[in-house]
Amino acid sequence: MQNVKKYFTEGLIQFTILLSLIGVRVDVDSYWNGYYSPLEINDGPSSAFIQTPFHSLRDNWDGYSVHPKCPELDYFFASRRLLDEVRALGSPARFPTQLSAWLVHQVPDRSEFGEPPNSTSSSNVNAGLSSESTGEETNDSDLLAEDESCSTVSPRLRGRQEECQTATQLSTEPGPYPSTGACEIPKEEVELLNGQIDGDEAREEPVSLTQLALSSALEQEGLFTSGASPACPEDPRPPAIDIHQHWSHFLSLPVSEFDDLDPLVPQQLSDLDADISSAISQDVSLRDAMVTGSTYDMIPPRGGVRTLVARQPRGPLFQLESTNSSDSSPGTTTGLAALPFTTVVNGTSNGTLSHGALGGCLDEAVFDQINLLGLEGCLDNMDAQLLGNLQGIDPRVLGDLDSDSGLSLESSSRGPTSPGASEVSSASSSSFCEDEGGATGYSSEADSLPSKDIADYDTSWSPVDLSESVWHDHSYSTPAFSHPSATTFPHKTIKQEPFSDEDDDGEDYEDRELSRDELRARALHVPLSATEIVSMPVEEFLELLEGRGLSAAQVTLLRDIRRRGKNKLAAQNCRKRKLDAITGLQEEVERLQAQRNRLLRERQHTAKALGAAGHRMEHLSRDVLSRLRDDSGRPLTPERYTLQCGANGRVVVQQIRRPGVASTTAGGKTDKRKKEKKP
DNA sequence: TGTACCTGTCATCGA
DNA sequence: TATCGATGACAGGTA
Repeated sequence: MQNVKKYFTEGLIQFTILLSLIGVRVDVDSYWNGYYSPLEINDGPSSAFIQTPFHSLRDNWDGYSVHPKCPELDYFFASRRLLDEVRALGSPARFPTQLSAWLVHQVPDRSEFGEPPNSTSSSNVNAGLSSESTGEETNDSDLLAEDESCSTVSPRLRGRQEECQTATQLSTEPGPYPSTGACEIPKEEVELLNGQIDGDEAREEPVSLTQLALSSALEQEGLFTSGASPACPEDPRPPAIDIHQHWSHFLSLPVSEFDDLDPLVPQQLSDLDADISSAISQDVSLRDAMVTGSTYDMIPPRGGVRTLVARQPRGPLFQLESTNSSDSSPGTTTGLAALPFTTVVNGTSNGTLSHGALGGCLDEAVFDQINLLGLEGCLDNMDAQLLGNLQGIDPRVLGDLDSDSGLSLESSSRGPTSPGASEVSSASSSSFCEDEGGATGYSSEADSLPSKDIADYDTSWSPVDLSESVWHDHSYSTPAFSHPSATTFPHKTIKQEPFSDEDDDGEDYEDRELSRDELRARALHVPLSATEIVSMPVEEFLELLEGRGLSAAQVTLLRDIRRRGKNKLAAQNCRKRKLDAITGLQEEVERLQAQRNRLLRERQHTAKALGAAGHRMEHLSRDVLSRLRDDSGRPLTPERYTLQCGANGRVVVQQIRRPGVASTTAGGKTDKRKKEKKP
């Protein structure tokens, strides 16, 4: 036990040091007190907490990808583990999808219903919850207290954090069944911890699982929490078995009953959509996360439903988002959620699967799990939702994604979503990523970069400095002439991609890759990339020209580069418009041809119908005439008589006048007889 | 070698 | 007036 304590002591110290290094204060005392709960001490290494070292995972998971202050990470691990549980329990073909989504979705709602995080009834779905999480809960409370110390934490945000605390508990236990040591937690400690959170309404009663399946989300919450109480000292039953039985029963439910659960999921997704912006505001660590590295960002929206965002390595979007994270506009939110990498999962579900719930647990592993569970269709829907979300993105962000035409400088060919971009971003150093992200034509970052770069190069206009900061820097760390593929010209970037892997010999490669203007600029020691020159605002550009004491050749070259760059963009846009216009005209022609064919078919059909009607009319006339008699009692023949419909709707029999026989009528009487029939 | 296509660039016009 | 976008025309590169 001493070894265990020593181990955690050292780990905790190191962890605290790491947190302090990144500016996070950690209350070690309270952390420590909560950390070594009696359960942990009793269980030792076998405890759930140790089996799932939340602390190490929090900071080490895929390399600093998650802010250590963010307790929402717990939700993520809880979600993953829940999926693992469900999968381990075995499942029908259809059920796991719904159940996983349901489980993940249920996690963050606990605290909303006033359930104590470490309540004895909180074993429910995870069954391993209980007192094992008390230490962890205390830990998160400390972290929460840390957050509360920040003046920027709003009460609403605090509510989020409290919700996430519950998720933290779920994440701290590794399996569905608690260890037997769970019952050894002192009751007073449980009560004490329960008292930390108001609304301890552990008054659930046992309910059948069928009823559970048909109950609402809130009801299910209570039902599950009431199902087993592994941490309850009075309960002699092994809670794990109880939960397992519940699950078995639950899994055996007919599919039709699970259909009733479907509406529960999107029910709370509206909350996600409504408050995701505030969740962005909550994620104060976005900027830090942006700096730290790869993989995914966890954006904690309301209800603990997370939006996992594949981290773009210091791209302009993230900078923009992190900068605007305080104003929680929908556009900002969507923009963040709709970052170019397609692993973004956001939005609503189609009723079968909780979209937000999936978004909360979609890391790579969970993506694989989802694929195994046959959720590709759901992911497709997510992509559709993602596209829908794109519409709400800040236009500037959209401009970064696709500079208004799809043929812009970098966005079309080297946009963040393009495979080439991924290759480059992964192949080149991380320092290059900024330029890569900013190389998307008129990106916000590109707009902001020049001034900074100008300031940076304020003393760097001499060739000597440039030789150090630009020319000899093959790490692509500097935006200026960093890498041809990161600069202005898309067709070059496209065409250079294939042999970019072949040519590794630096200078020849760069000379060949650099555009003509950039070569000129290099010759004149202009320490700005063509992208920067083109994309910088005109004010900055004029300031650059006027305030730098540039030579006439440099000024001319800068103007030419800017003019040519902009004109190149314009030409690309123009050509794209032309192409679109041609395509549109072609589609219009096809549509008109289809319409013409349809009208021709309708005309033929109408002619046939008209002919058939004429035939029927002729038969009818014959029939009617055959039933009529003239004055002499002979039947009227169609050769001599016809039926005419008068203006008043009456049908009259009219004798056909024929030359030479017109005067000879039957019976020598009037050659024109009219017999009226009621219509 | 001729041709089609793509792309950059220039000139020009209009906002 | 300067800037910028749009567009026709031309040239060079490439398959």
